[in-house]
Amino acid sequence: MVESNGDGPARADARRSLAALLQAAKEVFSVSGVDAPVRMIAEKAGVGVGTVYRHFPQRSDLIVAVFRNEVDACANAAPVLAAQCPPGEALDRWLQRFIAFVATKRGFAAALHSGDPAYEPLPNYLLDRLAPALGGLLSAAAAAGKVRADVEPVDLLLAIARLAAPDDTGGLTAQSRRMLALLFDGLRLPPGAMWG
Amino acid sequence: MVESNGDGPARADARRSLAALLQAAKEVFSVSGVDAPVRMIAEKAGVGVGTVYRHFPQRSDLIVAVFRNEVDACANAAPVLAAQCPPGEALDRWLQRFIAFVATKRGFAAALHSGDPAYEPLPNYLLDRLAPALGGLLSAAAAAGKVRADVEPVDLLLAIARLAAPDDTGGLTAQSRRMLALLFDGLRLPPGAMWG
DNA sequence: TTAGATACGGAACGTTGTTCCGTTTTGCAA
DNA sequence: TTGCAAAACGGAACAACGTTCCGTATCTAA
Repeated sequence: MVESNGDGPARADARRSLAALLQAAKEVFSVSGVDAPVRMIAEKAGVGVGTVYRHFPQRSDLIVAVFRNEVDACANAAPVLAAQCPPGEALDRWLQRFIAFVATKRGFAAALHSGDPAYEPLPNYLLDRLAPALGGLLSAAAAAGKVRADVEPVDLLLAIARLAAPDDTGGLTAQSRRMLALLFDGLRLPPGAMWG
Repeated sequence: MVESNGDGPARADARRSLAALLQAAKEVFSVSGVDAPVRMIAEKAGVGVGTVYRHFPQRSDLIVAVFRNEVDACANAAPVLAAQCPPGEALDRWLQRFIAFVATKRGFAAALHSGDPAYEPLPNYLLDRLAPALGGLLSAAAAAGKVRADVEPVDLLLAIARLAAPDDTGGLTAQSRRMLALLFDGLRLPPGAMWG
C-alpha cells in the first residue's frame, strides 16, 4: 500500500521489499527500458509479483515512483555540490548531471506522451523540484560573477531538456552537444548583448 | 502479403479484405486510439485475425499503412481545392484540413516517439508528400497577392504540427488556436517586416 | 469444370498486466 | 518467552493482448 507519511511502511519486511523494488526497477528500467515486464523487476528484487502490486497498485505507479526518486536525487545533489565546489564549478557539474539524467530517460519521455493520466503530473514535479535546486546554484554563480544574473531556472531546465537528445549508444548526439555548448556560452554573456 | 506494385493483391477477395481492413482500422484508431486490439479491427472489418496478419505481418504495419493513407488523402485534397476555389481560399481550407489531421493524430504522435524503428520513416513521408502539395497552394496564393512568397512549405508544415495541440475533446486548445492565428497573420505580412 | 495456387478463419501459443488467496512473517501483549 | 491477530508475502491463476499455424474455402486460369 502507498503510505501518506514519508517513513514508508510500518513493518520491516515491507520496508525492505519497497527499497529492493525501487532499486531493482531503477536498474531494470535503465537496461531494458520502462516497458520491461513487472516479473523481471520482481525477480531482480527477490520478490513475488504480488508484492510488487501491494506496493504499486499499477505498473505506472512503479514508473512514477522511480522517476520521482531520480528527480529527487538530482535535486539533492545541488546543495552537496554547492558545499563541495566553488560556485561556477558547482553549477557546471550539476548541469552535466541534469543532462545525463535527461539523456538516459528516453523511455520515460515516451511514457510521458503516452496519454496515460498517471504521468501527467510528472513534468511539473520535475520543474517544481529542480527549479529551486538550480536556482540556488545559479544565484551563487551569478554572485561570483561566473554567469549572468537574469536567467530563469525553469527556462534553462526546459531548454536543456529539449536540446539533450540521446543517440543510440546512450551518449549525446554531436548536434546536441554543440547546441548545449552554445546555450552555456550564452549563460556567461552579459544580458542582451545581441538583441538588446 | 505486401505488394510492390500499386494495384494491391491479385485476387478479388484479397483486395476486398485489404480495403475493409484499412477502412476499419482508420475508424477504430480514430475512436479507440492506435492501441486498439487487432481483434477489434478484424471484427469491424468482418475478417479473421489471420487475414489481418496476412496483409500486415506486424501490427505496426497496419498503423503505418493507415497513417500513409491519411497523409495521401491530405495531399490529394490540395489539387482538388485548387481547382474548386480561388487561391487564397484554397490555401486556407487546406491548412484547416491539415490542422484537423494533426490534431486528431494524438495516438500516432505517441507511436512515432515510441522508439519502434517501423515508425521512423513516417515523419519524412509526411513532409515529402505534403510539402509539394502545400507548395503549389502557396505559390498560387502568392501569385494572387494573398500571402508572401518567401515561406518554405516544410517550415509551415512543421510549425503547424508543433503548434496544433489537441485538447481532450478532440478540438484545438485555445492557446493553439491563438498561436496558429498569429502564425497565419505572419503569412500575410510582407517579408521581414519585423526583423529585417 | 477442374486443379492448383492463394487467401481465409479462428483455435492455439507465448507473453504480458493484474487479481486472488493460502501461507508466512512481523510486532505487540500476555 | 510465547501466542495471536494483523500485515505482508509468493506465485498460481485469469484475462487480454500480439502473433503463429494449419485445415478449409475461395478464386483464377486453363
